[in-house]
Amino acid sequence: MAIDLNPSQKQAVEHDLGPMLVLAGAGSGKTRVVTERIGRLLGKGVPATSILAMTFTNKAAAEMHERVAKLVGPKVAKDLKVCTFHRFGLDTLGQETRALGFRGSKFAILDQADQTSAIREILRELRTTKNYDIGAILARISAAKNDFITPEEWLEKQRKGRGVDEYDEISMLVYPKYLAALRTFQAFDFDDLICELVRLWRKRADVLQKYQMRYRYLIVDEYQDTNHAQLELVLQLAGAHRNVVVVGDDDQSIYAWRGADVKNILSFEDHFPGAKVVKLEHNYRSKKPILDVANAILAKQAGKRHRKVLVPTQGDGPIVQVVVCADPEVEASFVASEAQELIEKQGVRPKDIAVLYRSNLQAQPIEQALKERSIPLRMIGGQQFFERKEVKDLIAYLKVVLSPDDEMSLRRVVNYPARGIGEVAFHKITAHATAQDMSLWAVVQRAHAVKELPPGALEGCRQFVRIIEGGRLLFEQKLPSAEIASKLCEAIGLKADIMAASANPQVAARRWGNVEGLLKVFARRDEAGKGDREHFAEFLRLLALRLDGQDEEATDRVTLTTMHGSKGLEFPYVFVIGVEEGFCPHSRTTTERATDFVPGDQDGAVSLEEERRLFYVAVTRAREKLFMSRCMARGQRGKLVPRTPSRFLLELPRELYEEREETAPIAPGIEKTKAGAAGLLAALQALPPGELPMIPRRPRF
DNA sequence: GGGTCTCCAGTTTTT
DNA sequence: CTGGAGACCC
Repeated sequence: MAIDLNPSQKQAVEHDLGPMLVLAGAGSGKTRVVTERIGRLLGKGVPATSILAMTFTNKAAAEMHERVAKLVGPKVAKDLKVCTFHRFGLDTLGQETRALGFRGSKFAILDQADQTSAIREILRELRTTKNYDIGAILARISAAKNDFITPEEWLEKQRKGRGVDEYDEISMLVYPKYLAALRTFQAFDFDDLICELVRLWRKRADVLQKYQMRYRYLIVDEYQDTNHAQLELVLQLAGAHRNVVVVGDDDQSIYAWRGADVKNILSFEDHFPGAKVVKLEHNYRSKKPILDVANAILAKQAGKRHRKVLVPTQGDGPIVQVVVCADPEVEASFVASEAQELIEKQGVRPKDIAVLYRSNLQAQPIEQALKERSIPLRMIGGQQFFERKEVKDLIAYLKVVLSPDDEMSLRRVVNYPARGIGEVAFHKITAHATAQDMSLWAVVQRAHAVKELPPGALEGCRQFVRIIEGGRLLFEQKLPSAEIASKLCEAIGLKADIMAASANPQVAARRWGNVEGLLKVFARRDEAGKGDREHFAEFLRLLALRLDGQDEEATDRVTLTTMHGSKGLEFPYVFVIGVEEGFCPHSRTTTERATDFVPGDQDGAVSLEEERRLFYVAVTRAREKLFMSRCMARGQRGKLVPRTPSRFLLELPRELYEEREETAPIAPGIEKTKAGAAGLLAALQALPPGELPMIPRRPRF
């Protein structure tokens, strides 16, 4: 057992039975506390199989597992259940398909892209005229699901709360149809993996009891990010023994817009009366000036919170820099030159530098400036690899080959690339399937029997069947999956289609590159030796949960990521860019729209507080030195618009940072965007001085 | 069914 | 200004 724990850490590690809330400030050694506590339980003879630790990301789960293994040895650690909430739901539901009344033991998992296309189709069926924002609809359906309420109850709830808007209405029309679609596809979406398990447990006390008996010790990481359904899951599972330790930081709650409810961590002591509360406030990550800024940001936080102040342990360091730039290009060249200097003059490794921004669009100038100086970079975020169309298309083909009754996947690719099976023809096929009570695949195979199917569509079906059967043959030859996928690509003509479909050859190359990336993922798996067909089918199914683990972290590159994406990471040198009103806080949290739906956010206060926390999260990523930058103006809709400093910045005590202006070209020789920067600045300074323009909140309704 | 045009938005995305 | 998506026409 480690001896160098501070008193609070020690208290948390040595906790035995009963509920405990560990409030772990940024950089306070949270993972260490959790792993040491698990190690201690195991040391005291608690069987590994009775411990369940749940996290939000696969990465966090893997890291926790690994660190426990280091502590107690892999043999013992192997029996621990350390996984994401969703994985736990998936596994448990998978074991209870009988209780769920499913035929077979497999169900499909819809990711966000699948959900979107399902909703799009439903909207088409509903013959809506308006172009609805599908994300806004999904957010409401998700909220209703996580509240375990019906469409009617949802409307009632809204009526009593903020009022019913048009998105509530359309969403509640779509909701039952969406549920029906899931049922036909025998599919669950991400929410279902939690909600359906909770429903099952509510209905079947015997099933719940089985899991209560099995998992006597429960640990939940990032508890501030749990939503209502996850809270229910924890309440049920821990209900009997109350051995539940939750770890989190309400000050780092930044996912309310995804349904996370910070009230869960604020009310833990109400849910588990008598809970021990431990605050970890010693920060082992950042130098004092950085923590001074972080603490100052939170000092102004309105609303309820578990009050914490980060206590520095790393001593003094360089003062925080605020750099005022003429425009985003100047900002980018400042970041890039500073990074170059750190790397070349101070021997800093590129991987020790990160650039954080609120919105992905801000990354573009930075990316360009770094590339101009040949500084290696990696970008986190953007569209996820496995959500890209071309990747999903190939996966769908493979899924149909492996199980032609996967209707979701079949629908996706039966007419991709276009082979004459249009909307009308496809409708005839589905109608035939319904009338004859046949599977879609069976009808496609016997397309000649479908009445009035145009010859083109018939030929298309034949072609499709040839491709799928050909694929099946490849599996029967027991070829490595990467090879099968590659041959299937050829049969499909995927490369040719991608090349033809994108006018821009760079885009086409990138898209085909993504397909090749997928082939590489398969190749890696083949090398790991899990060759057989069943494994591969399961592997494809689990891709929805992002279990790939393609880590490129080891590479020595400057990290570019959003503030959200930076949570849980740390870097010696951090640039937080665009610290302006409109980004930080983001304008969409200070103005009102029906499409921006944050559950429980009545007056926008919740969102604004969250923006502050997001800024706090970004700032606390830095270990040695923190740079913040903002622009005097930036191009918006083709016009140059003046920008004001973030209110969070203006609130900071002036002595906590050093401010300077960066208006001239920084690196001579790279000047193309710098012309007139000084003139621009002068022009902006001539603007009426004075108060910080607050964007007025539009009244609701 | 597919290509072209027009119009609109332009945050964050652990699973 | 830019990209993406839907509308519209062939």
